[in-house]
Amino acid sequence: MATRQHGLRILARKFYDRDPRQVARDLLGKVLVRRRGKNRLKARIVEVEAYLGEGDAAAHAAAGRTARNEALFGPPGHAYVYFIYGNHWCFNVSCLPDGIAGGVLFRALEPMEGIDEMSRARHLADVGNLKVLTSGPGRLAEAFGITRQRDNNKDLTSAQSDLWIADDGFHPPRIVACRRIGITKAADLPLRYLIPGSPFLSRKQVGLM
DNA sequence: TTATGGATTAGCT
DNA sequence: GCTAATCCATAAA
Repeated sequence: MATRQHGLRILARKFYDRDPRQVARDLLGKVLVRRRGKNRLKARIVEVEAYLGEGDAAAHAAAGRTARNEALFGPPGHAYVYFIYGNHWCFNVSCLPDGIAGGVLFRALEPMEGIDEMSRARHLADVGNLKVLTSGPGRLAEAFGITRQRDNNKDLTSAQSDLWIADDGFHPPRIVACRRIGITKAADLPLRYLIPGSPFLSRKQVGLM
């Protein structure tokens, strides 16, 4: 029996217990939900990237298990949050069984609910500017108040959690796979997945497949 | 112990 | 289009 919250079906652990490439694809169109007291933030996933295990030179898991990337090696459906370029948090969900590394990076969302609160979290003067709210990994983490201290290794499959991912019945009309952004190693693999035409993508699609 | 570079963003030219 | 900002994990010494 799937867990439901306000008509949203929370994705169960088995959803994440698969190859990150498959999970990434299937995450497109799903909804990221953050509960903050009586308020709620909701946004649809429009762009993600798959990061594989120790064979993927671009993955944080490439060098093996460390304190930093522990969440990637743990059980599926948990948050992996890391700090980058001295400024930004990036949010991932772990895939594959306990002991095997893999994850999906959230790169862009389409805001649905809690716009005012997201704008405040992003320190934006113009509340109407939805495009810069959650289009980019650092931006969406800031909008959702995601930090390592607060969310790393958090279970995203529980209704008790304040952060989870749900299916609201939406299915993307199309999905495109292309090259990942901002990496130098293993840069040619088509592991970036997006909903083509979405105004909320972090960048235009480069190359394609 | 020191050096290097990164799964980025905002602001300026 | 270009680059500074700014921290931390990892590599090198």
